[in-house]
Amino acid sequence: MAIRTIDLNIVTADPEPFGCKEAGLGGADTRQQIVEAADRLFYEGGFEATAFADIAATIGISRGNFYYHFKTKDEILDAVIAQRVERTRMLLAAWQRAGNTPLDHLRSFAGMLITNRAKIMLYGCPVGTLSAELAKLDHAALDRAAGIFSLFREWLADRFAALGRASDADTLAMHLLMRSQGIATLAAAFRDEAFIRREFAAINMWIDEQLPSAVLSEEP
Amino acid sequence: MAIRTIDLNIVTADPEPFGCKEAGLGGADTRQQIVEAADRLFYEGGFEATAFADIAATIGISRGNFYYHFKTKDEILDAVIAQRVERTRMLLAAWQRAGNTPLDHLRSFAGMLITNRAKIMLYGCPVGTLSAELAKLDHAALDRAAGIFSLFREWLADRFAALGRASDADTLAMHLLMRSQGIATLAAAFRDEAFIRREFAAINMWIDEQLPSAVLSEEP
DNA sequence: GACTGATTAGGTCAATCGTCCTAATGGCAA
DNA sequence: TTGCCATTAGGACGATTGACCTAATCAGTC
Repeated sequence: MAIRTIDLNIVTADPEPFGCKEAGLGGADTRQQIVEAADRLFYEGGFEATAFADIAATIGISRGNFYYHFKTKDEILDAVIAQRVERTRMLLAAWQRAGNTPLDHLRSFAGMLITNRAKIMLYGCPVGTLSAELAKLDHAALDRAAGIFSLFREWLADRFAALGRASDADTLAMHLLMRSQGIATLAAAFRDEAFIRREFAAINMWIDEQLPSAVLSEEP
Repeated sequence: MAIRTIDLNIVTADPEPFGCKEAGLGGADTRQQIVEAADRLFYEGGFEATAFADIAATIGISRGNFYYHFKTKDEILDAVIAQRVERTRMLLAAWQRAGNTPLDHLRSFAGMLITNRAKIMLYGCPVGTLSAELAKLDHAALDRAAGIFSLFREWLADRFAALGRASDADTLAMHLLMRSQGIATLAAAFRDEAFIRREFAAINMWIDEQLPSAVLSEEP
């Protein structure tokens, strides 16, 4: 999986969405800086393990300033998830524009494993690890975090449907998501890049096998 | 994956390994109680999120008592991992005794997904989620936690080798581990039992396909 | 019954957590 | 300049953390 931050910055809209004073660091900008830093720190260090002080030190503001922009830590988490949702939407849209066929699109998804392999080996998948942590904390935001999975799930299912596999599109989508999650987890545990590349190749082979024309033994 | 605690208690040796006073609650027993409670709480709530007070409250001892048995929290973590390692060894040995063929053994591994599905949907896989957390914390115990993965990895590779797939045994073992991890992660995120059962069936199909006799297009 | 060593309870410690308050800052409008 | 409003810095708060110390308790031995 691995929605990336850096990569997605390219996809993301201009850094000044709506009017903001002029000489940087207006309120909206600081808020965005907080979300940006929290996004990265939540990914690299975990949600609970990341303290306000860590975020403040990263962007160089005082701890007390947080309360003006966010009342609680959960509000920051919500903002981070909302940003990831938005960037995931844009990433999926970009993949869909860039590729000509559903097959291309599926390969773009798998390509994340290679593109983000360095971060994956260190921190796993941002979506998977956040969901896992929130599940253990019994946190109400788990549903929202899992919603990012759903974006991929539904988009992948659409791609499989466009490929002529409408009847089991969701099953195939979940299978692909499952593989990306398993790869990310083991890659992080073993810090094994060769494993990522090997399973990346296996995923692409599996995708090819899902082409209706390649399915020989399906309906007798 | 999911090394279970309750299930493994059956496999585990007697609760009084070496001589201990007589009327319960001698020192060694308290230590074991701490490890037992920590194992469960680390799994259900995460390592960092679990406080000494939580463990103490679970087994009904005072907080100050910890220092006699463990100097630091990391020592408790080490003891928990060591216990999981030992129980994993015994679980693998039990599987090997129970099954007649390597195929049976591989199916025992996959069966964990069904046996532990309830806990997996709530907390994911104990090994995978602990490794993910320790990776983010940059904790030195990550290697030891990943060592539990290695136990499964090497045992599975042996099974594949016994099945006549010696040349790619480790690759197959990692693929099987990868699937179990992906299934656990998504099952926890979506709380979806049907997904577990579907992918469990797919894993068993995949295992069958790895039988050399079933491989038709391998060496031309 | 006194002694001994293992075990435990209770409390203290500084550090850190998220939260919250208040005064200072700075740009803009009148 | 004056005042206004958004923004920020800095600190204080109560709670909780892991770590640590000490006195009480216990069983078994002499």
